[in-house]
Amino acid sequence: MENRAKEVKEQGMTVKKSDDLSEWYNEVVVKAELADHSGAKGFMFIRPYGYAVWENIQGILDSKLKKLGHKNAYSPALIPERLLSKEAEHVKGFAPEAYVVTHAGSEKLAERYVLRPTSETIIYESYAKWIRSHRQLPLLWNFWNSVFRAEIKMTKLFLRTSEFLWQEGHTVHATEEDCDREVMLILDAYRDLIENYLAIPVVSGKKSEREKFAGALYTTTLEALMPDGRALQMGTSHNLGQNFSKAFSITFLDADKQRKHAWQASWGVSTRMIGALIMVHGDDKGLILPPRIAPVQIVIIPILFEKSKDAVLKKAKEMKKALESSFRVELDDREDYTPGWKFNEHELRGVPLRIEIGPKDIEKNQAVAVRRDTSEKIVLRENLMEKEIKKLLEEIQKGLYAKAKNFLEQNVKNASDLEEVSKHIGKRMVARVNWCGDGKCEEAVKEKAAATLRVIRFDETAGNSRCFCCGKKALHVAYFSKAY
RNA sequence: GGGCCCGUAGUCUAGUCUGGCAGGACUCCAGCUUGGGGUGCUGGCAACCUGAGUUCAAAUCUCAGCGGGCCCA
Repeated sequence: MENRAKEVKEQGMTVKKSDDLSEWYNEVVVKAELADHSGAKGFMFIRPYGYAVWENIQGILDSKLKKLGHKNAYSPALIPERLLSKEAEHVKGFAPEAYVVTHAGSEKLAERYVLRPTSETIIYESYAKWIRSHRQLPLLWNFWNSVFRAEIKMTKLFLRTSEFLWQEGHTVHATEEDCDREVMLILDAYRDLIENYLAIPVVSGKKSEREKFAGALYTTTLEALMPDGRALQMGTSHNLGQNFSKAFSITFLDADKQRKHAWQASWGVSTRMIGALIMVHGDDKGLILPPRIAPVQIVIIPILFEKSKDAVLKKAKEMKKALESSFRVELDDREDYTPGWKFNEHELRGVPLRIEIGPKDIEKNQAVAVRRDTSEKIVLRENLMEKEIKKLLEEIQKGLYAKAKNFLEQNVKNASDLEEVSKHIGKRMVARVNWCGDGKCEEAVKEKAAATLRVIRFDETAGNSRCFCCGKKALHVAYFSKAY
């Protein structure tokens, strides 16, 4: 008996989240059928269930961006190498991990191409051709595509693969102020997506000079905290200043008849967010998906007995029909699996709410709902079902966010000197410091604690304090941690 | 960039040290049975990562490659 239980268990989750986060993560991604490794080394196959999560994220962000006036377009996957090299910092940042295309069939190409690691250069080459007048600005375009960054040694599904899906926005503005405004508008849209839909709290602010996007004036970021105390960058929004418009000659005639270099912003979020989603919310039973982005919000499981089978199935189908206009519902009426088996499977897949319907429930005009996040059982009265489910899903959504927010707050600790920073990092926490802004102090943390500056807050001030490292006047509040 | 571990059916694994018919469990398929937390029975399909070397004989030893995982920078 004991043996059997053990064998059976091995089909589901075998690693506890708290025992080995990394192994647990691999197991969830593969067993929940989100994604898998493919025949191409370092490249992942996103399976339908994982892709459905991405489609939901896409849908939410896409409509948000369109409401803010953005349009979607598509640019080529191959970039002539000479274009990539046009902006000096940019090429330094991306060339080392670029795939290079040298042949067409067996013909050697006259010019080498790189598979886009990001599309600034190829897009701006065309922008330079099209942009003539201030009347065309701001130009607000967004691109849904995939990018390639060679990851040979360490790959991790969703978090670090040689190709990933994302959107990259590339906007052009007449003035610095308008460009700044766009950067912040997007950062705020990202925050809404991540906090209110993915239920992941973030710390937002600026990147330091050494951590900013290659070629940008400054980079803003949203950082989330993973259960192992490492930060994960959820999205970035860059003010590129006039660096690229000068390199690519993007100019326009302004109302004052002066020819000017344009100001540019670029910004992106990727399938990495799915990796964060898994780590932040999941538990020992597997994935937990926030209702707002779950491909299946409710799974109905009929409890079938020989005598009552037909009646129960009929009821379950009616229920599905009644609910599917308001929710994403799945009826699991497979007869070759027991209810218990199905419970485990849908828990592993992170379905937020399960509804069980059996003969006893039919007699009482009710159904039993079970929350994925708390395992709490709730009896649903038939006549109020839709209303109660709506309430439950909202509670789950809020509960997941609150739990993650609490974890974040518990794991950010103030540090007043380098020693203390190192101590916090060693305990898998984020160190919050007052900082003078000098890269040398940032470097000191890297050497002593192997942690990097994740974010400089713009809504917290250092007041009259001293830098944690050099003791000079502090200008910023900065967060240090290890990172994904 | 440096180091470590691992590749046996769809999955997990025994066998590797000490070379000699590759065994089990789950999945899957056919059928019966069962069903409120991973049902039981019967039968069936199915594997040594690739290549070279050593050997009468290689999953096992050696080398190279490919793939996966982990740690450190």
